[in-house]
Amino acid sequence: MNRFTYLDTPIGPLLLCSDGAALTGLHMDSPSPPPLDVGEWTEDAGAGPLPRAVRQLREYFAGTRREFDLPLRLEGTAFQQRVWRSLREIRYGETWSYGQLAKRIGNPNASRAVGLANGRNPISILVPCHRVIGADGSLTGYGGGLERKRWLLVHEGLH
Amino acid sequence: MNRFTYLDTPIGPLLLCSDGAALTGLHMDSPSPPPLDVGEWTEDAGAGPLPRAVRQLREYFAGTRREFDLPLRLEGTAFQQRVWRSLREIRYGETWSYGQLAKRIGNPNASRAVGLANGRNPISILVPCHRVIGADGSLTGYGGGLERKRWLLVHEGLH
DNA sequence: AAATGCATGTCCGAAAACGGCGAGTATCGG
DNA sequence: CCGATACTCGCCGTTTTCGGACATGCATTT
Repeated sequence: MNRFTYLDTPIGPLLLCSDGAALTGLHMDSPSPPPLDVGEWTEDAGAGPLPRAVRQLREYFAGTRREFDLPLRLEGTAFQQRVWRSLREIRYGETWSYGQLAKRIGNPNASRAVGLANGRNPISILVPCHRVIGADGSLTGYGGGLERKRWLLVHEGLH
Repeated sequence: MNRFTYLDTPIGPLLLCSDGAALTGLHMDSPSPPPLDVGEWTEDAGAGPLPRAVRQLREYFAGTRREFDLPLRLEGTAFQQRVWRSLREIRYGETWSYGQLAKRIGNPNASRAVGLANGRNPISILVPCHRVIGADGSLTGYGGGLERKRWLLVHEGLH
């Protein structure tokens, strides 16, 4: 049922996970086999949405793609869902601050909680959590390391 | 998938629950529909192991059956599993003390914890938690009320 | 300019409370 | 002297509670 594959990119190998119908994860520094509960997962680059995802990601890193068109499945609390949905409204080359995002989802004071939800984003890049930075312009943090965050933003033409 | 039915007995109506293949619950004073998350449960006396369970329970209350032969599915912690498995070794008309049971499962001092696990037994009667009493012979406690515990033990020929 | 305090959602670890007990004393009547 | 009852204290797994830590930002204070 659950399939995964790897993809080499300028920011290192990416691990893509799928439940067969939709993408469920895109991780950077993950342990070799994705979820540690073996037996539930099989490596198979040709299964479900994976081939299309790989193609679109290659185009993104080649600089010929700015938007993704892929089925995603995001599991999380109601609050996290709202945050992640908002993230997908940030366009290529654009950045928001944590506070702006907080305001956008109706909890103006939850900027800090937004940061936390941001860090729990299970599908990096496709859900562009790297496009959220501090109100003063600092990068502040990134699950995959600030280096990668900087690389992605520069790649999208910033700074 | 999940089915349930009711059975009238001398100690009041019993609620039997099944996942389709095995019995998962036998409750006494439960809220009308078994699990409150509606939609997952359907009343159907003819489904899976329920008819056989009803027949065997009728025989038990009629006094013509002393052992059960039914598929059970018990969900709980490792400790609870051990306790419940041991419970099924207590024969009809026999009683153990909480301390004896604790010793039996290898935690001689866990008699009190045994009481707790005992109270969480999801399948009354079939997993005969009523056959465990205090070391001094007192009944001490029962989920369905001490009256029912006394009734069951007397029915099995004790005291 | 730098430091402080507050608001916010979620997870995690520690600590405490809570029982369907039992064994060992103390007390009190017969 | 013997037995029954009451009280205290240790034991143990599970649940609940609580306090902190965070990918922040804004208003106040020093």
